[in-house]
Amino acid sequence: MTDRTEDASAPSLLYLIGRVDRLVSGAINEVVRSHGLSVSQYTALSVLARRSGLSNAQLARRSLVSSQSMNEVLLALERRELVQRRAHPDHRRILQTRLTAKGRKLLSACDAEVGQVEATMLGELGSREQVELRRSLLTCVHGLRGGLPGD
Amino acid sequence: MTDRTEDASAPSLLYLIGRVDRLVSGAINEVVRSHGLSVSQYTALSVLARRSGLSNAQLARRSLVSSQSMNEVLLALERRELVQRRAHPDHRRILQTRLTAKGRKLLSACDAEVGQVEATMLGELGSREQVELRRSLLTCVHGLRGGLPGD
DNA sequence: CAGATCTCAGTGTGACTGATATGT
DNA sequence: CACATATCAGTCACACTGAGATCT
Repeated sequence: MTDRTEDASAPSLLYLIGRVDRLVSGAINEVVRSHGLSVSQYTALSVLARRSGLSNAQLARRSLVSSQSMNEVLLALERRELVQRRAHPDHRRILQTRLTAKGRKLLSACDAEVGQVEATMLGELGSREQVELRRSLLTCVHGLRGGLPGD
Repeated sequence: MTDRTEDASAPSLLYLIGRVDRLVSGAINEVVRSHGLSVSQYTALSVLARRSGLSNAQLARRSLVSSQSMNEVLLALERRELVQRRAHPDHRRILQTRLTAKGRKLLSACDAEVGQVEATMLGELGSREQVELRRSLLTCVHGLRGGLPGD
């Protein structure tokens, strides 16, 4: 019935990354759902916390989605007053997005719980291995030309 | 306000994994699309190549999707005669899925191109780091209780 | 009857492409 | 006019839940 071949010991790195991401996304989804957010919305909030004032188009490029999709995300966040958008002083067509105090607060609440997900994931990894994992993943991003645009 | 010391240099591991997976999925998608496959279909074929004879339900659990979703995937593969399903000898309700010669051939063609994606991703990583990356990702899967079911 | 499997059907989220308006 | 941005609209892929049939 069950085949106990030894194949399972060598799944490809591509497959492993997909599997970890799936598990992570599922866990994050559960957390942020309870706060009324989707994973995309939570991600956008996180990026904005680090890079305040990005435009819709910039966020879309950073997140590898179309500007239309990102616009939907931002509209939802705007309706709940978690972000605020204002025209760029030198270019009125560009809308700069910033977190509101309310958004910052909600993000912190989510981050606390999401941090536990990360802790669970890394529980059996030594701190040296964590550092190296981060370095390796960054190298992978770079290799795939997904280097964060200076945009 | 924002200090730029650790902004871009320290995105969370969760975020990095998502980013890498996104880049990888996009690249794989481009490859398999040209062969008329979706990423889910390609993944199912890959799993079946290693674990021949798995049932729909087993595949679904392994892939973290519902059995209904997996069924759709298998139906599409069956229609193109890339897989074949036969009743389990001791349990006629269970349909064991196996690759056909045609399926094996198509998978090989895709694997060759997907292998180049992996090579691109790992291009700047030493072989020791690759081994350690695999080990760390497996540890993450384990920590998240996503250990491959013995099922 | 409990439990697992498979499958048909309807639903819904989330992303996409296309088209349009505005601003530089 | 070329180009970027934002946004409305329609479409579509994909996974989901629900329900029911079959088999041990």
